[in-house]
Amino acid sequence: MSQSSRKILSEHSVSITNPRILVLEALLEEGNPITIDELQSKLEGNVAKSTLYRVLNDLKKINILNEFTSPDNSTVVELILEDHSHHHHLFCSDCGEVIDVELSEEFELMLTKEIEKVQKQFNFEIKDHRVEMFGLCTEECSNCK
Amino acid sequence: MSQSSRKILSEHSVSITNPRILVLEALLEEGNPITIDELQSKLEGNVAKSTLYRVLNDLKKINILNEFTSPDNSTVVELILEDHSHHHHLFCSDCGEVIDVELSEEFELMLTKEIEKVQKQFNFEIKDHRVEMFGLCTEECSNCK
DNA sequence: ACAATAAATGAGAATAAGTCTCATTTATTA
DNA sequence: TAATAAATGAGACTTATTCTCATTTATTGT
Repeated sequence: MSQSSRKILSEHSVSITNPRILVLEALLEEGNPITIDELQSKLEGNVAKSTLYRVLNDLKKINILNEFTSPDNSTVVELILEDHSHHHHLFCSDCGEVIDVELSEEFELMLTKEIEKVQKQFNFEIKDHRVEMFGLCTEECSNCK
Repeated sequence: MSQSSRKILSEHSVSITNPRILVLEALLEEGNPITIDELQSKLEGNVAKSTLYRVLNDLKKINILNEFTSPDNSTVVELILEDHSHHHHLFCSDCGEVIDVELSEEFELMLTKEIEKVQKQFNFEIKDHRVEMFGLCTEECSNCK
């Protein structure tokens, strides 16, 4: 695990430091989007708050971190891995869980076409898009139960 | 204008007060999503900061206010009017403008189908969704120019 | 229209997320 | 391995949002 975090850093010519490795490992281990709070607990005080935010900004700068806001306004963070394909997010309004969701290719194709139309209509250059879904996870959820 | 704000409030059995009218009028006048900052300037100090946030929360509770976070992390707010149909948002990463966008019916239909699939796949009850597009507005924008 | 009551407001204190500063430590390189 | 540049930790600072509480305003029943 520490191997891949080192690799990620060196591939992006970012110096390899302990806090960066710890943060990357926590994110890799998690695999799913997590809250800054959750990330902080995973790090068990081994990385200073200021450093954590700095490291997250570093990762954003090299485009391997995706950051967004959950419906209850907490900041959620997720690694962008090469082997992880384009996806969207599903939020549970009850337990706050965030789940990665892949939508069908036809859908994505159609969305691309819609985006082209919007670009022309508003004379915009659209660089990115995001589909978010909000709801409630049912019985099975151990958090919500 | 003051008429419609009063009507909105009484229809939702919310007591009619000056701050509520002022906030609603500012939002109605704007017509588009705006930042809390922008809203505050429009109100020109006629509504106390604490009251503004309280009023916004009141409007959220009666489901006539949509709140979301822009890519630069400012809170954006928009009235939900009955005559305003389902739409999505386009953000300019340069000037920060937020534009309402309607997508085609076929697209929305397909999205509904995708959402049904996701509901089954994750055993979720999906209540709402949102499509966000990020990019740059071009020449014509008076803010960016 | 009026008084009684409950609800809403304003002002500023409190909280919390995120950034900044600066002295110290660590990584990089030659 | 030493010199240099970059990163870190600790805590101060900033800013958005919420909270508190004394005062004001809206609602209602008469």
